[in-house]
Amino acid sequence: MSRIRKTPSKTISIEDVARKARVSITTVSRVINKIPTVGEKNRAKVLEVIEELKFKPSIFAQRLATGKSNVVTLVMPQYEGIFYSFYALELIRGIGTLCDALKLDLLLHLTNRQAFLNLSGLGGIIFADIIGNRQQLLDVLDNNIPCVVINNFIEDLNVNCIAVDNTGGAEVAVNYLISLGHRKVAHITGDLATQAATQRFEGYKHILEKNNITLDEKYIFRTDYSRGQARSAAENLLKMQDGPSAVFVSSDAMALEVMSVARELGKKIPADLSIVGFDDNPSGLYGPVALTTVRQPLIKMGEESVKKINLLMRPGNNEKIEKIILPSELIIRESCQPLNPG
Amino acid sequence: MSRIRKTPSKTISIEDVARKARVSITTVSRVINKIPTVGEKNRAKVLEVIEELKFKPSIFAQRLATGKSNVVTLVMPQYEGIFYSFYALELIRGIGTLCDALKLDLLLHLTNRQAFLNLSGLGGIIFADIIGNRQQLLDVLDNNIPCVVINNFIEDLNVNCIAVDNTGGAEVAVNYLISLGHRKVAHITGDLATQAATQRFEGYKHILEKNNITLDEKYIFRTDYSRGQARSAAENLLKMQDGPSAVFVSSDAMALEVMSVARELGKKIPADLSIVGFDDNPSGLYGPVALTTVRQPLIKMGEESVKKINLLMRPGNNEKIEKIILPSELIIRESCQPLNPG
DNA sequence: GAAAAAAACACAATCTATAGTATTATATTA
DNA sequence: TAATATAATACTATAGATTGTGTTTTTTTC
Repeated sequence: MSRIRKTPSKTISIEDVARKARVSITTVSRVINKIPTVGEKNRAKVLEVIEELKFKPSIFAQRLATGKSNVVTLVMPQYEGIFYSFYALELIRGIGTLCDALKLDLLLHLTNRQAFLNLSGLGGIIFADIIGNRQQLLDVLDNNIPCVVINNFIEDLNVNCIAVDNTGGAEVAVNYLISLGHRKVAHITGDLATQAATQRFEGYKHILEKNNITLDEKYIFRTDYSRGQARSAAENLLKMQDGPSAVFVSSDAMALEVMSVARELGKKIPADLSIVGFDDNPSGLYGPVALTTVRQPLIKMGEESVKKINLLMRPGNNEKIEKIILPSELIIRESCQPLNPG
Repeated sequence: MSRIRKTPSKTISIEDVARKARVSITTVSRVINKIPTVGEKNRAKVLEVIEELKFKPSIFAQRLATGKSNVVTLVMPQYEGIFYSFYALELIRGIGTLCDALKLDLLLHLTNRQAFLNLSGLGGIIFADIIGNRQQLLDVLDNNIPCVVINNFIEDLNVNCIAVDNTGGAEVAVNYLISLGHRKVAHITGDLATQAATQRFEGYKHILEKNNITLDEKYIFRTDYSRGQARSAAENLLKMQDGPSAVFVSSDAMALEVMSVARELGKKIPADLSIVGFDDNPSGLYGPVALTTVRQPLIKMGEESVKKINLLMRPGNNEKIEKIILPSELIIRESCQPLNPG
């Protein structure tokens, strides 16, 4: 007795194609995989039947048979807020577009929790801004799964990392302010528990030193990147006796807050204060004064990570672990001007 | 002679677990799938071995065997710009978070080209803002693949659609302006080739009519949603003799542009002109005057689409095709005020 | 304690492909 | 034309799970 099917609507398999085209399954498989040893007549016939039956090979069967997977998983935290949304989407764009071009499937794990990662059947994995989830990273490395960490330089593990040049970016920014004649340059830091903020602060210090400007603690405002702390930093800075003529702010979000406070206090930007931010968040374009800032190559960072993953996913590759730093770029707009003499 | 393996590092399979636990493969499978007919002793032993071997069942083999797939594919165009990035990421957040909770795999197809969709092995598909790709949609429907279209009401096809209440949102917005005493309310439309813009325009017209205000063509500015056209609309509007005291703008992006132009022309918002936008893009928060706007429930829209897909993916479901409209909401901030008497 | 019922477990088919080897058909060479 | 090389094609094992059916073991009942 013939087996009764669970589902009446069977999916069309390679077998159906083979039967209809009166060839073996192997031949159909060869046609699908463009393997040359197929006669012209049969190839044509098979292609015709595939078309007719609208046959699509099962990716699950293919991957089970080949043992290869072309799934790239992107693990990303799920934050709110426009500043993050720009950042996240740019990254996703870089990654997604290249995956698309390379015919890699992009699996998105948007999560705050410890993502449930089924490591089997996983071609490669990209961690974006995942901190404090070290065990997961260790698991991945343990299983020899191709892996890239974005924007989080993990020094002590043998893992691929791609990040932005925070130090260099800060240096260029501060250098620019000094080149405009500013000597009293303040800095509003981000959360110094993060690499980015620390490195930006370092860059700031380097350039002051290089220009023989003594670092003045009263010009340093340490924050946690929050709006509130940015605001009070801005108030202190703007009301200060002998205040700075310029400020380098560790994020655009905070820089916009500073501009907001300046407006409220009746100060003019850039006449009374020159400002450089960091991130190149497009929100900086919509205020009354367009913000000069340091651009992070987010899309490129995404692309580079996919490139690397792709190479690592190739069987028998000899790729070695790399720690890459991508250059950032100063985008000059309207929020800075030369120091007023006097 | 034993067969030589291509890859020396074999993945750990259910067979390895079975052998080590001294039970049959079936029993291991039963343990994995929490099927009750397994003795306590064996279950414990199997779980122990699974733990020890760090065994993860192959999703490909599982899906091949069951014929079920829990992969949801999100097809989304790849636009640039901050306004889009907010919109896109909110949608992705809604979709991604729920997929995560429901243990669905989210495959992201970010593309401008006609996405290559391998329909086999595809559990469900969500089209976001895909227009002019009707053939693909037809293919999906043909193959009986669970499908939801976001923010694009397709009237003539029997397909699930989820969209925002543009008409209602516009009505509430215009109603609010009228309730503040405004009678001369202008409208800057978006691209009237799109449903959203048309419907918002409709809403505007309804409310004028309802309040016995004759529609005045000189107060209608038709644009293509672009910055440039928004700008010239704003200039005309603001320099007009007997100009409007309020304006309803079909997008926040354009509304911000109007505020920008007003600032340049020395007009005060909201004293000289009350403005309501549409979208609730957070960029509206960072200018000197926070924009009053209509919020679209983007996250909810994403979530609803996943809910629906999830139900449709259940075998033997009786879900019927739905066309859902989600309510939008007026967010009152600082860009409107009662009409100055006189 | 034997028979019947219930619980555990194992065997083998199945899902849909790929790929190595074997076989057949065709073309080339002597 | 026979012998050999080559191009096409088919056969079959394999990938790693699930699942229906059959068998063994344990428990219950009289």
